Amino acid sequence: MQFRRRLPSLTGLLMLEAVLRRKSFTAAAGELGVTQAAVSRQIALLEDELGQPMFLRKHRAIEPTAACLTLGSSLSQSFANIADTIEAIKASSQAVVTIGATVAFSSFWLLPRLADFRDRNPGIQIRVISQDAKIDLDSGEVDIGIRYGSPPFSDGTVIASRGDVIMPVCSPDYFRRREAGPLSARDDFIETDAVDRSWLSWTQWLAKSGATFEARPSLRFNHYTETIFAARAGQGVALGWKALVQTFLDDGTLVACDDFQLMEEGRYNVLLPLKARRTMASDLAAAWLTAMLHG
Amino acid sequence: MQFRRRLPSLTGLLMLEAVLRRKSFTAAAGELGVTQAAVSRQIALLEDELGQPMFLRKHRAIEPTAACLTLGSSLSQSFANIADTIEAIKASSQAVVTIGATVAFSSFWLLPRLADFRDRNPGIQIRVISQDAKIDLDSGEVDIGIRYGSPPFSDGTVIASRGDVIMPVCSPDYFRRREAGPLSARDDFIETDAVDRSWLSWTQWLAKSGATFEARPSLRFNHYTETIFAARAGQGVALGWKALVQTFLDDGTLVACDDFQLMEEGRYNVLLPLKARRTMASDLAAAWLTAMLHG
DNA sequence: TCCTTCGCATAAGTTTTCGTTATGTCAATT
DNA sequence: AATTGACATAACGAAAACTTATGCGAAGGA
Repeated sequence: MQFRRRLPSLTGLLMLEAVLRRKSFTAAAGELGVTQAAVSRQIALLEDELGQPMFLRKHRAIEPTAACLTLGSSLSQSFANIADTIEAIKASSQAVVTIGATVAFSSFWLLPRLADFRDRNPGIQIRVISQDAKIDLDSGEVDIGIRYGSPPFSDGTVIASRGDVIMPVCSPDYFRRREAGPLSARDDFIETDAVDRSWLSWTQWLAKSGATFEARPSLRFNHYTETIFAARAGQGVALGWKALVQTFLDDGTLVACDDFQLMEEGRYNVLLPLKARRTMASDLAAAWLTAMLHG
Repeated sequence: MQFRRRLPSLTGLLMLEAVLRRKSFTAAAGELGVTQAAVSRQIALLEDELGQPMFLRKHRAIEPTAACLTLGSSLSQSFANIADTIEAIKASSQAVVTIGATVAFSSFWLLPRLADFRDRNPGIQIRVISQDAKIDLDSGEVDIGIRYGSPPFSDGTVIASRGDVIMPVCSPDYFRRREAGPLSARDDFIETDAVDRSWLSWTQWLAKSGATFEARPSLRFNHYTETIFAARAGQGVALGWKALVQTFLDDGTLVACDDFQLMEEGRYNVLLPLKARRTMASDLAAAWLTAMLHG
């Protein structure tokens, strides 16, 4: 490393590359928008630093030495590499990446983490499409989709995926009020009835957990977000999907009120549309989602 | 291409790379041998050009954005690539490459072409070891060997190879003096008697060419070089190995005095010792030899 | 709480690098 | 012999880079 010590004037190298390409100091000067004298001087300086000529001066022409040709190919490769990256970054500075996810996932997982993404990726705008109906990846409307289910999917490539577990949650307040011990018929159950996704029902949960009583949900909501808000407000026990309620467990507005955790077979999947146009912005967003989901 | 338009300040990029590596403006400044203010300024300028911050300013620390990390990896790769090439070139500027070849090949083929190599590769010194005894590639004394024979060889890798043809040659002066038509017993034959290599004898040649007379060489030499000098001096007809006498055919000091050309099965081979240490200088020399031999 | 310290930011001024203008050289061409 | 085209060189001027000096804000210690 320590490139400054190991590298001669980068301006000189830039000029050498142009000279090599145009096979003439004068032509290169034109391309670079400087005078022929400037090029001549930079090349001379470079030859000085390298301890050997880079071009043989023929009559009205120059001929690059073999070492110069080697250097030239290294330079054009490297500069092209850098220039491409720079361009991608510049483009990303006004890029918008659209992510599609369900309302619950957006609200409970994605949006709370977006601040982190914006910090790490200033310049990239994120647009979130939250809808519970299955997102159409083929329409080109979203760059990245997040879908709950079991991969694979026919309309996109899964680039990241994680499973989830379900556990009963309630507010700390409610937890103190209820009688200690396992769930019982005396608890207030909050149920989610949604058409779009198989949110586990309390009946299913209790059966799998080996409970012997029947649940009589006292509150029912069409949307999982409302279920969770009700639980946080101390209105009873809800089925908490761990990935979704983790932020509330962390900040203490929800607590687990039973030790049993049921593993669900579905997974949260990050999907790229099959014919997605890849940009640096979408790559960065996809990489970030992957890291966050796995982390 | 047109890199100047596509690239921001290269100094800035160089600094960004150092900052990423040292994770601090101050540390990078130290490494670069400039003040912290200089680094701060260059990074700010760069962020301006790119239209987005590259680092988040945390308390007593900085955090690179995702785009910055991408750029950084591109930069360190590219700069390392360039720096390596530069170093190789600097090293080659006082490099000596030793080429081993027979006396005849050195004298008639290699040395006349060396000027071209030196033109194209100023800074690289060529040392030629001319000896008719088989050159020992294992000793490490030569970097590149040129050997006549049929590949493969056990002590080196053949990187280039060409066959040769044999034809009778004489000076233009002698050609005018002799009677026109095919070779005859009246011609003065110049013969090479060497222990080291099977230079074709006139007897063999005449047999293969279908001649009905016997050759009585009037001059005999131990070295092919002398044979050719004698022929150029008009002292008779010699067997010309085309690759070796080509320069004399070109400059007119020798002419073919028979249409028949005999293809020999041996070849001139450019050999790299099996355990050669490769340097840019030896690579360039090998590439040049290959090109010259094939061209 | 207040002070110190550590890193980065900013402004003004200086140095270095880069580039320009003007002119020169050289050899092929006319 | 004069012209032309391509690179070289020198002196000067402009732009970029760097320095010095100072500011700012937050963490950590007295």
